[in-house]
Amino acid sequence: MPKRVDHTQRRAHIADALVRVAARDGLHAVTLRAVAAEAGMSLNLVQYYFDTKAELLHAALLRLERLSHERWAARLAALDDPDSARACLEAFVDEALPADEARHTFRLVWMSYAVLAMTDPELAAQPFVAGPDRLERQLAGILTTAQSAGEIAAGLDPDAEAARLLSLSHGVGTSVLVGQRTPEQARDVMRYHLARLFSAAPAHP
Amino acid sequence: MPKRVDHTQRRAHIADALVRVAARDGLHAVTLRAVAAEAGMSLNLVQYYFDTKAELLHAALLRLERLSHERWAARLAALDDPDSARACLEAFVDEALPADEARHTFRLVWMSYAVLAMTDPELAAQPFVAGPDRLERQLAGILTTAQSAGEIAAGLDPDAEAARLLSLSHGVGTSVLVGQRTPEQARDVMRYHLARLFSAAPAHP
DNA sequence: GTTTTCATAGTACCGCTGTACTATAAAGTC
DNA sequence: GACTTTATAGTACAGCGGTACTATGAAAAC
Repeated sequence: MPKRVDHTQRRAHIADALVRVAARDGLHAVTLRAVAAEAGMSLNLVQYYFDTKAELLHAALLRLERLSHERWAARLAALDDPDSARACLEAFVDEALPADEARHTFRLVWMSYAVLAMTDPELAAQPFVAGPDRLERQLAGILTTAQSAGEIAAGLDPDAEAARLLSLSHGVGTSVLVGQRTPEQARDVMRYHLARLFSAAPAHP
Repeated sequence: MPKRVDHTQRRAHIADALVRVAARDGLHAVTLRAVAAEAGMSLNLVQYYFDTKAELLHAALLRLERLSHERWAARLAALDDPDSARACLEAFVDEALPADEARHTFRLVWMSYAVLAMTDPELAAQPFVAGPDRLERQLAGILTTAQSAGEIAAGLDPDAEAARLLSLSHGVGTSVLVGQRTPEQARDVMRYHLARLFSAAPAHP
């Protein structure tokens, strides 16, 4: 039976299984045996593809980030009017909210990892800074362009607005995850924010 | 040696030890033995005061919430001008940011619990809704009053603004915990938000 | 065709964790 | 003073977790 298999694909399969377990039962329930069962293989195989649990956790985190980044890029690319800051930001807000299973899973598992990283220096804190940082710079760029185009008020600080957008979407997303808000209520808060952001523009030239 | 001791105080002492362990090593590192060591007592004693680990975790969460609530109430009570919405909100923002150890610990441990509760239905999700809900209503009340007094623009929605404030402070706080922002940068973002909130007021009567 | 490599499986070990059972000495009760 | 309660300690146990060691059949290499 043993044919030559694609290790990269196998590792991705296992990482996906880990993410499913973490999303369903929590990151604390992620054990090699649980991941193996979820992936439909034996414990030995998981260990065959990942030398250690830490390595598996790391790989799954990287994959999670990459998939999320790709979803966001695809969302941007599919925009009717890629030059409209409002459309871009609405896409961002929509993508950031845990409204469907994929986004819910991403937020939940990402937060689980983030909480781990807060006390565990082994778990590279880098992804939790680099990922949001990149997003924030991207948002700042969009806002700067929008400001030049008069879409938002000249008095606003694009960097601060980007930080506000990112942090707000994160906080609102969390409130959904803990059950304080429904996804719809969260969306309303974000829409309100965007409305204030754009309505604050004084008559532009 | 066995004198009569105050059980309530003993339980608080143990709960505090748990919070310290969770803040230092992560909630996953909270074991009965670790808590006992941190509290300076034997494993047996911890079990004597808490029948089960779940009960201890629950008690620690309740205590954490209560202490935070009391800090916030004390902060409000100490305000020079309790009627100034701006002063109230600045106190809120300051209290919400993980700028010193107590607030850092609170945010970190609270988030650890919240992440647990996202997948574990046993761990009552109630505190994660009730606490923020109460705060949000309080903020909404302050904002409504402020609007009547002309401190903020009439066109604003106090409920939405309260949700925005709470979620933003939460998101910014998280960004500090993961190391994306310094507490100072976080404070700047929140100050910017407050500035926008109050500056957006058209000349009031 | 032999030998090596690869994908898979079985099993065992050690440490840690929550929990339970038992013991004991001091304090309170009568 | 006899007896009960209470705060503390010791120890044991069963389960689970990561990891390591060994085996095996099939493909690939030569």
